[in-house]
Amino acid sequence: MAKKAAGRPAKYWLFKSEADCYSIDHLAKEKNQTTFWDGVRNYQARNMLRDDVQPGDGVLFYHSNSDPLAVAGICEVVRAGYPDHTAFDKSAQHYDAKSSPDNPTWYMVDLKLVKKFEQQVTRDQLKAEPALDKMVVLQKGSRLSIMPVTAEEWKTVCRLGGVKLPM
DNA sequence: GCCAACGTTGGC
DNA sequence: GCCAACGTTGGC
Repeated sequence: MAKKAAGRPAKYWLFKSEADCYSIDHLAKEKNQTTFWDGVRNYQARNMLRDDVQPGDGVLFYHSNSDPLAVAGICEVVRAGYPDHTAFDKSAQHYDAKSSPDNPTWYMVDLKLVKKFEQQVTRDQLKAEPALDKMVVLQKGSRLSIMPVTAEEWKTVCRLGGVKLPM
């Protein structure tokens, strides 16, 4: 467990990834099971990565555009927001000419895998849970790839995933 | 600064 | 594959 961010209790987030593109199994194979979360190109999500997401925060790893749609496990933020260098790389998929090292537009954080759920928690399960009916990811039209999660929602999803009060 | 057109996301 | 929702672009 990384040390907590100074000055505030842990917050919780949901990070979306297309399972075809980068799934929790990819993360599990990374060195130290840690990766940088690059490619976010949306200002609202950027603001959260840059300003709000802190080491020690909990992250639900959600598979979008996959079958099944599901929370696959939980991660921990191990590095706070810093410039997304893939935006500077012309050969990268998410290259952005408007972002420069001197004045970066886009940010990323580092994530470490905490636990892949034995049984992933499907979107249908989430929807069936009254405690989660306000969860941002379940709201119609919510397309952000980074979303806030309440402590209650975090606990509920962890319980559904068979993880006992991990953090 | 408005808003129509367009592109993308992502659940279904 | 469809389409609703949303973000961005660009003409005016």
